[in-house]
Amino acid sequence: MTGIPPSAPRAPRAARATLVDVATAAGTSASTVSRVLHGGAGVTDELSERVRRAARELGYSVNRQARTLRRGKDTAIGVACEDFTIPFFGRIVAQVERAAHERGYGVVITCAGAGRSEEEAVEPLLSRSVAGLVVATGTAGAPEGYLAELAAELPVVQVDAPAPSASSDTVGIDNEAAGRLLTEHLIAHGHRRILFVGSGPAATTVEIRRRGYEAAMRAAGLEPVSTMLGYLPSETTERAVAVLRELTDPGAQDGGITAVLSGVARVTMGLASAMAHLGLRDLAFAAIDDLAGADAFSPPLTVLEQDVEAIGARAAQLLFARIDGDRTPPVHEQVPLKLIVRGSGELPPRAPR
Amino acid sequence: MTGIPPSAPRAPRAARATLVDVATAAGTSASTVSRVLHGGAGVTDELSERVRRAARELGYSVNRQARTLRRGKDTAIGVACEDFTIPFFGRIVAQVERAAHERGYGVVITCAGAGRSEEEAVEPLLSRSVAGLVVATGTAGAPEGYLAELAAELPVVQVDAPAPSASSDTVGIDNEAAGRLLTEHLIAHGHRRILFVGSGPAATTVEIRRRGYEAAMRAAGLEPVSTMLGYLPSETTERAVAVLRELTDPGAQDGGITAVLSGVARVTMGLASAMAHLGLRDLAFAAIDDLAGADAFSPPLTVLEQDVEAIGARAAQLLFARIDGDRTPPVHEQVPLKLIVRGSGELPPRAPR
DNA sequence: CTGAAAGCGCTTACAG
DNA sequence: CTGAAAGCGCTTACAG
Repeated sequence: MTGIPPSAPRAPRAARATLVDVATAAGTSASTVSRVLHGGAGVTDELSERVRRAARELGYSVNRQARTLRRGKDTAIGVACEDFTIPFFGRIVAQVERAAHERGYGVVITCAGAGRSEEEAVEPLLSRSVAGLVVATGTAGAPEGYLAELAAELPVVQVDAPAPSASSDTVGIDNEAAGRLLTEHLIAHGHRRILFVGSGPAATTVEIRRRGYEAAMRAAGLEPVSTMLGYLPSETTERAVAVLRELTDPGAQDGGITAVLSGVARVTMGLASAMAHLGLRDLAFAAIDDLAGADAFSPPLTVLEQDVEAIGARAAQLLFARIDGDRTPPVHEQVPLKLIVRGSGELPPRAPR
Repeated sequence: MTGIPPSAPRAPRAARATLVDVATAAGTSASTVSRVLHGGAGVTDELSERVRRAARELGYSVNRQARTLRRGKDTAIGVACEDFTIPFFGRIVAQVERAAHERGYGVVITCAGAGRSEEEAVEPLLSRSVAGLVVATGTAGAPEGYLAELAAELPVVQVDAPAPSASSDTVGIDNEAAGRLLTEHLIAHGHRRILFVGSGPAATTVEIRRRGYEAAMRAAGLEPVSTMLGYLPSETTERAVAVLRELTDPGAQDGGITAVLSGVARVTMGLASAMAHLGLRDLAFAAIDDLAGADAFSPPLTVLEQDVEAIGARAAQLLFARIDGDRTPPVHEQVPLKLIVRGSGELPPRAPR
């Protein structure tokens, strides 16, 4: 037994080959190597070949820091998300990462939720000179906010933004329509007392969905009733239980609801747990945003699904177009919504109260 | 109406202040500014204050590329995950990001699944000189593999690794015990025909859980039966329906199973959907890994939960210890498991067949 | 306590 | 077609 473990972690790192190493090995200059490795315009085939071989043999790959320092712009983009534990954001990240990888770009992430300000979240990305930013914070997009200022300086694409921005591209769904359509669906199936559930006032996107719900309710001559469960997953279920216990009681103020409309995936889960806990098997349940496993819920969950992959892919596409120099005015795109009616067909029809 | 939109995206970026700008403004040299901004050992209070004020006024923040180029090591770490759309990985990422942010480190991500080789996934991180790597690929850790080689060069912590590594720290659960414990739980409740469901042979971690299942079955004199549903979410449910339809048929070969044990979250969802679809309400259902919303499933899901947040936080902690110079031999930590029996109490007891 | 100078690895005009 | 040289912004011995 020796005092030195066979392979202790973090042995001195084998030095990476540099451009000069390659140049020396190929018997030429760094300038030429650099040219060859960038499309090689105007270099002899023979020399070019020698350089390539040397690079291969030395396992050369560019040092991005040096390149970025010289060029002023990193081949990396930043992604700011509200919360990576929510699948919506993971799906966005996955798509953006794929697009970036295809183009040889790195992806630096930062979390913009958890009481961190947008500025605090984004600074680390800026100090790395990222070439652009995908922002998916759910609360962003205040016209006068930090992001607008930032977007004047480098390409920014907002995902799930509450409103079209004057300074950056946005991709998302029509949140107002989402709230309206799902509400109309429930009304068409005979529901008259429908509860809208959101997370909190800071979730601007969800609040817009609520406006759609309220418009649809009023258009049908019905009284909107809504509640908010907050942002903390740990508290959501508990609060949902209390709310549902009260509002499903026919005797209570605003009571006797027959359908629940969840405005965002984050609260859908808590509602589902609460309904299972309370055994509310014939309360109709509909939600904006799909949820993995929702078809196994009891009661089954009807959803207005957004194509998150399409949103993520499109956001990346727009960002890279801007990075490549596109300076046309900002675009604001909405992806289509898809109503998925789950369970044994339709929501259980209920007599109007 | 003018031809130029009021705020076209990507206006020429306002130049960031440099160290020299700060030095000039403060009437001193770059060396001094650098010293002040790094703890300021041995600089006059007065000069130090002047520098700080200048830095503040110019909105100075360090250019990481330049720093990294000079120092040779980035203040960033890399995270390689199998699939960001799976909440497990999102939760790991969130914890690692938090720890990194606290230390002023950036987080560069890369996806190692989707047919991308580990090498291809990790190269972009290496070319950015990351200071260390958290690897959570579920299939990693082959002793002779690329990762082992990599770990000899820079700190690597493996999450959810199938086996202790000689060259890097690992954090995860005891997969063999997980399979065994949950199986014993089902056996204790009277089940004798229990099906284990995995994803595929490449998911080494899941295969180890299966070994635990088989050991427990054999120890009880029972015959193990297992199946694999593959890696594609789109196909999982369909395959689960076919498998369950056959194996719950008392007449079939290996048929008449009374309990299903899911080896990994990725297939749990498909199984839940299939069971809902087939109306298999009294099939007992247990899974390794918890799943959001699982308490709303029908039938409810008993799970052996791993503390993913603890795993992520610990992985980050170990990584930064290595980055800070810790060269003690690799550690292999296991976080505790927690059995959560869901539903109206226990799994439905069944008569042995 | 402070500053001038070198150099990290690369790209890019500029000469030749 | 090729190379020498400058310089991106920073840190760090090295002088003073």
